[in-house]
Amino acid sequence: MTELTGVQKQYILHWGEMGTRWGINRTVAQIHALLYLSPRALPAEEIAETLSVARSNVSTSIRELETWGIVRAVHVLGDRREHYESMKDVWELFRLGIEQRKRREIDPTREMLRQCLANLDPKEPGADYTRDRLAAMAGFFEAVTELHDQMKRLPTGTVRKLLRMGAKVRKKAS
Amino acid sequence: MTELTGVQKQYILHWGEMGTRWGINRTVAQIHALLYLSPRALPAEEIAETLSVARSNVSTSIRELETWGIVRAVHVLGDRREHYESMKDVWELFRLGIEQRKRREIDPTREMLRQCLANLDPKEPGADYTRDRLAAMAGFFEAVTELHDQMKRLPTGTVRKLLRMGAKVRKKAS
DNA sequence: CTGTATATTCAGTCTGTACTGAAAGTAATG
DNA sequence: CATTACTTTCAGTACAGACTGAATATACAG
Repeated sequence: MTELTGVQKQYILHWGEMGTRWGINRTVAQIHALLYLSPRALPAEEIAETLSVARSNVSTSIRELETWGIVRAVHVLGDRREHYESMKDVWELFRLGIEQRKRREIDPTREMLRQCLANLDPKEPGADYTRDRLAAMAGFFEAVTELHDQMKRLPTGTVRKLLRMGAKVRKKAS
Repeated sequence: MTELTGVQKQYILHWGEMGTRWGINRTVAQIHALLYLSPRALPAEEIAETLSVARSNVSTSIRELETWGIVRAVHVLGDRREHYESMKDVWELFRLGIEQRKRREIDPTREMLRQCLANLDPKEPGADYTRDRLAAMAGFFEAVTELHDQMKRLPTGTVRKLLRMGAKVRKKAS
């Protein structure tokens, strides 16, 4: 096991903190940071030692990262252990992260809003007002979903290019 | 104080849960949901009763919402109490929310990445690899910042329109 | 089939954040 | 300026989720 360099520590710690703010477990985020910086796949044991967390904690965290599709197990010749590596394409990384959140947060909220609008009793006091508010919120979530669908279909790299184009257009217009 | 209707309860509870997943305090999110649905500004006392939380808890939570700029205190003639109302423009609501997160998460991360790249000792083992990874991540955050800056300058409503346009283009192209 | 290496599960514990209620603070009214 | 109405602060407590380590399961090697 290799000791972490100062820069690696800095990155991993920061990433862990950011994770917590995004509702991502600190250890999960740290493990991801470690794997992202690592040029080779690492066995769970080594991850546990490097980050000073329990082996079992690594097991659980890795599984979470695997379900998101941003970490996968690979095998090394002559080694029985699973070695884990992170996806390195940053854009794809975030695309997958966003995908997860959409499924867990946006979609259920859209559903809830639909339910609410369906359940609304027009005889209730203030039903019209409530409907307006719910409809406005629902409209937003539909738009976000639409945007997400569009981005999803663009090949990787296109978003990046569009962004650069947009930047130029903005500069000219101003 | 008016009792909540079924739909209101459903919305407020769901919003509270969503909040927690986004690192937003459940009570804060519920209060926002309540105010969003309310056609009139509500005094803290009434909020506390309606949501069954301590008056002091409402005080703290409201303050948080105020600092984000999505809730403000208004006065009602003949009433000494502060009444609170939520911003109702959903797009503006999320714009402000995103602004907060950017300031608290994106900006510090950009700074950290810059620091890391500056601190990198080329003599360290694997420094080149580390630099590549950090640079890729930094590039992403720069792009996100760029995107945010662009959106910020567009008048409200334009984003909505662009989105609809994009949807049409996608349909034609497919 | 036995022993060993590795991975996962889970009950209990720890930790940080949220929440409460009492106390202190502020401001309006008569 | 005393009283009342309202708001904020804060010390202590409650609670949810994270973490550990021991027990259990799985898989490979000889």
